[in-house]
Amino acid sequence: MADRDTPISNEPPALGKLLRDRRAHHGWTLADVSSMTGISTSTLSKIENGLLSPTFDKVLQLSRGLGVEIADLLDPPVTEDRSPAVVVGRRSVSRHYEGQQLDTKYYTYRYLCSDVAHKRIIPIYIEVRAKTIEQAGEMTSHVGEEFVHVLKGKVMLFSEYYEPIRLEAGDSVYLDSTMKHAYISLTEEPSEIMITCSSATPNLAQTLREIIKDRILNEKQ
Amino acid sequence: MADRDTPISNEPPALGKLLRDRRAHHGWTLADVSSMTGISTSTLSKIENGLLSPTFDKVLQLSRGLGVEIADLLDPPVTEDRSPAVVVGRRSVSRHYEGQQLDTKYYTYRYLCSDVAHKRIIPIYIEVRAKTIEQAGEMTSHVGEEFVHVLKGKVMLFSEYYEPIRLEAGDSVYLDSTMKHAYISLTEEPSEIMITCSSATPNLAQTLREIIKDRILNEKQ
DNA sequence: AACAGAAATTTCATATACGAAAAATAAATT
DNA sequence: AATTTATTTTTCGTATATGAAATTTCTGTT
Repeated sequence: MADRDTPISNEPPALGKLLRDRRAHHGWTLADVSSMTGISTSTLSKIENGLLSPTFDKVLQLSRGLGVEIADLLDPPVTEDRSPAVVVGRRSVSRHYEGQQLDTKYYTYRYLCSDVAHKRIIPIYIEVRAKTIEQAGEMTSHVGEEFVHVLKGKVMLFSEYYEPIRLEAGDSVYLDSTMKHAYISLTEEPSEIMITCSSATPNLAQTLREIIKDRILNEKQ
Repeated sequence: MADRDTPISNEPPALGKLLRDRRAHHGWTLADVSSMTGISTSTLSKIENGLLSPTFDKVLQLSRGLGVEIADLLDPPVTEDRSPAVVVGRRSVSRHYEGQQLDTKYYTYRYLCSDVAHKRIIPIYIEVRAKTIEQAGEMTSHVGEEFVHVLKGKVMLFSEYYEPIRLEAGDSVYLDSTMKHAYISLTEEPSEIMITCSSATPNLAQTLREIIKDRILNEKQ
């Protein structure tokens, strides 16, 4: 199967193309990239021409050497390979209190701009009604990083490796969300926070929703 | 080199672990995953045990079959595999009106949590005093995506491929920031917005600051 | 405990990725 | 144009990734 010339690797969509483009753009030779990445020129050449499906560690070396995120290797900066007529810019608006909503007993999650797929940032508007750690339930953790901004009220942020910290409206926290974390409200009224989760990963949104749904199910029992 | 039992693949950090965890979590057998992904059970087993460095297309099959994004395969849910003494979580707090500040004539930019390097999300608090497009100056564009949330006042968002859109406090927009864009305030008082930029590139924060500094220089002339 | 069935691992033959060096091609210099 | 130099592609031997089937390990069940 696959006689000479026929590209074998059907899968890595634009990996070869991306490499070639990027290389051309910077005026690098294969030898240059080779020393940047530690991959031999012969292999690089084959990758560019789609003659082989590189090993995962080669892909990692590439991504590191070139300073390109893996996600970008898959999701090429959508440019020349499509008809130039196609506009790449996307935009989505969520009005106040709009958004795909999920309710738990002590939290309301509103996923903003959820019509945009494969976002790099997942914005979630959260109304915090939990007032104790018990109500908050199990602390969650997920891949990536998270930026929190308190919009209204006062909250306490609990996290795995830190003392709880008190946040008022206007305050922000940036945290590694692989740490377990949870929020409770310190005010009588529900507090409101905006969190944005990093997702090189289109599916983080999915994952996050699953986490919440799990919690809802657990509550029901 | 690498006698039996010694894991060969040094690079894919927790790929195997991730697979195993996720599989355990869902109660899937290797055969299940095999039919989900089209990868043989033997190969899956070896991947889990770090006995081989899978081909890129296998990794893609995995990611698709399991609904896990590639990025997640690289960014392991950082857990038990490191010595528990080593804390991986980072956290940074910026209080209201704190942050590394840059002033232009019509804007004040406050970079939040700027002590955290290599963030995936760049949060910037902006006070918008510009009231006309002239004052806003040239529209900016940069790699990545941007989430905007209006905190106070009313703003108009201009962007390359869309009609200007009016946003009030509480409204949000998600946009491809490679489109040129600019904000002006529609209220007498300065408006306040919070933007979070995705950073695919290592140093987007840097880049963004440079853009602003350029503008400051241009203003001076 | 002994067995049966399911699941995970290992074995082994084959296919393919990898890099060094050779060959082919392109670019620059005389 | 001819020659040199730089760059890319091919060739080819070795290492390793892959899947079918055999083996082992893990589960429950009687």
